[in-house]
Amino acid sequence: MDRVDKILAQWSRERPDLDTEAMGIMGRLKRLTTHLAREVDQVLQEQGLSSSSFDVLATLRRSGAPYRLSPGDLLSMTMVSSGTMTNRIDQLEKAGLVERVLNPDDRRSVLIALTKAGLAAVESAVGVHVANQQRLTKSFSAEEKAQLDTLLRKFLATFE
Amino acid sequence: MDRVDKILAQWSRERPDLDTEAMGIMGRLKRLTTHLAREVDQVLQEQGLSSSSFDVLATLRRSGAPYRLSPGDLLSMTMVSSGTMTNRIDQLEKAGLVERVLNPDDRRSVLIALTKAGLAAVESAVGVHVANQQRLTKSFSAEEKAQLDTLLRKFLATFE
DNA sequence: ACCGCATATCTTGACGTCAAGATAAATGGA
DNA sequence: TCCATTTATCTTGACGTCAAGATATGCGGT
Repeated sequence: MDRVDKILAQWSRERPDLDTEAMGIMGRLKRLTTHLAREVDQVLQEQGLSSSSFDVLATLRRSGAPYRLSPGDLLSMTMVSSGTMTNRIDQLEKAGLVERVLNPDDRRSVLIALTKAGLAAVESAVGVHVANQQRLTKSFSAEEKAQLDTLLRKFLATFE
Repeated sequence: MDRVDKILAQWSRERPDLDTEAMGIMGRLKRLTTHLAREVDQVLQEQGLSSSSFDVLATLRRSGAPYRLSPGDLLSMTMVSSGTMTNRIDQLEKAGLVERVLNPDDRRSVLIALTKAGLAAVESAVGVHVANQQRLTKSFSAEEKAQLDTLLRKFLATFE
């Protein structure tokens, strides 16, 4: 009888006509990801980064040397609007973690490049972040993790 | 090979020392819930409600007649800060869907009551919303839904 | 009866996000 | 070559959220 069960029980009493199976899954997903986001944010904040900033730095880092992508590339990898990406880059540039360099091939575009400080920040943060992710999923056995991943992959495939 | 697999492949190439199992689960969860939130928001918006507003109206509705709860009660059921709840109530009051009535038992407190229009709005929206949730999970068999729910319940229990 | 602490709600200021539109450069067909 | 269209990025204004603190009432021990 967790919090979501209590919500479903209320609905059953008030609106017995409603099928609550999907509600339960969606409700648990929502509450769960709210908790997870808070845990992740806290650890990244201890590294001096917001999760938004980390998201961009990590995308640049994993793209490989020379750690440069256009805003459009970043956009296509991160599920945010163009205005949000501009804002994220502005913040990171102000913090000295990335710089905008001219794109010689296309003057409409720029390249966002990790600075030395940006590379150092993300290299330091990513290890801590991954360890934190492992901590957050450690209540599952290897088999359960595989099962969950399979189900999430199938669910996600509905949308991507 | 979905989007998350591509991200994990990049990390494997750049940082083969990192174990990406937890990253995969967390990444899929995050992308999935972003998609789900957008789908849910869109349907509720067609009902004239934001998901924040619906959240409050639904909490009042499922609490049963006379559909009245204090802001503190609402707070304890909805994972938002007190300032956010005040703001949500303000919006709903402006829209005529709830009203603040004095709490005769405690003058520090007020009761948030569904108005006639608020009750009508949530009764209309909840059916459409639940149908939408069912649509969003319809790619799963009954067994898969049960399996997913079990795993999510266990995961959520880590935090609540 | 009083006073200090607890409780309940609201206020303030800062962020991150989005949708819609603005700006500027590239492209391709006539 | 030229211009209409497309592409790439940035700007603007509005929201929803939070943390921290303000305000007001209740409550319990002396």
